[in-house]
Amino acid sequence: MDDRLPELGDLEREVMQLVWAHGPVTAEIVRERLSRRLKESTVRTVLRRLEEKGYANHTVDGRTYVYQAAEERAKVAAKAVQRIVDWFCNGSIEEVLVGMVDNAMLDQQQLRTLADHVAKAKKARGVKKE
Amino acid sequence: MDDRLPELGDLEREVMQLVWAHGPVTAEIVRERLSRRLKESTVRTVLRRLEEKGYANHTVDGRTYVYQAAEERAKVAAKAVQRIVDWFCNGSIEEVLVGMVDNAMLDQQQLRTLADHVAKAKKARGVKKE
DNA sequence: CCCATATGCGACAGTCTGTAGCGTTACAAA
DNA sequence: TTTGTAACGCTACAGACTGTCGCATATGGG
Repeated sequence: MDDRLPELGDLEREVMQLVWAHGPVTAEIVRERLSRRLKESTVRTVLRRLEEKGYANHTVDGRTYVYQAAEERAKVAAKAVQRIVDWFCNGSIEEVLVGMVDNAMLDQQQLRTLADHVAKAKKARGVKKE
Repeated sequence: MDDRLPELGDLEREVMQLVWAHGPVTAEIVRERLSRRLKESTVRTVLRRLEEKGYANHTVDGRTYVYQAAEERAKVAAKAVQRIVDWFCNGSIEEVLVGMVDNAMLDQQQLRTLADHVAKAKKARGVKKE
């Protein structure tokens, strides 16, 4: 259940962004959309590694591999954040949040939205816990 | 203003934890508290790199270097989170938070504390932000 | 049956990290 | 002042991880 996904390099991350953004894609599609102009084999290697690392899956369509994200972007991001929190703050989310607030990383709007979600989650938890 | 601190390896992170936890420390002190038993020169190298990377500072006491964190732990954590958010969510904090909530990464207590801080920050912002 | 094409594998250089040996320098005592 | 000791930085080196490919191979369509 733990599945701590390995970290990604810059290119790998860019590719994952594309996969998340454009849904199921082929190596060729990714290659086209990529900022840097790379050889197809390079793109395929990255895609394969992404799969090895557990970030993506592939299905076969004819003789073409179609890749898609194995986990939602938000979920992966959340885990990454969780890891940060564990590393730096002994799991104390508040500490991180305070830090972000102190650094003015959240604007009024974001704070509002955040408060919203928290309230909703709190209610969901409180009322009926799975 | 950007100062994106480089990422840290496992040992580097452990050392920084000690620096944050035990305030100003010498290489020797760090060495003692460390989980692994390492040579002093190893510890010194790590400390030096930490300083090069901008995570720590040192002052000289006699002929001994005393290291201390260059930035608060919460601040560094916050930046790390910010980076994650930028990478995976186009800067949308909410998306990450939603992800964490969906994954039940926050318990009731944490949600409460979080809500508290958010409320406080919102007020501080709204009224008058210096 | 043969060709074009998509695939995986193996490789290689560059960088980062963990780990440490060593020569140098600076107090402090003799 | 000379010398021993302790703290320092420098350089090194092997082991990952990443970015980038070339190449041999397999497979579907004509």
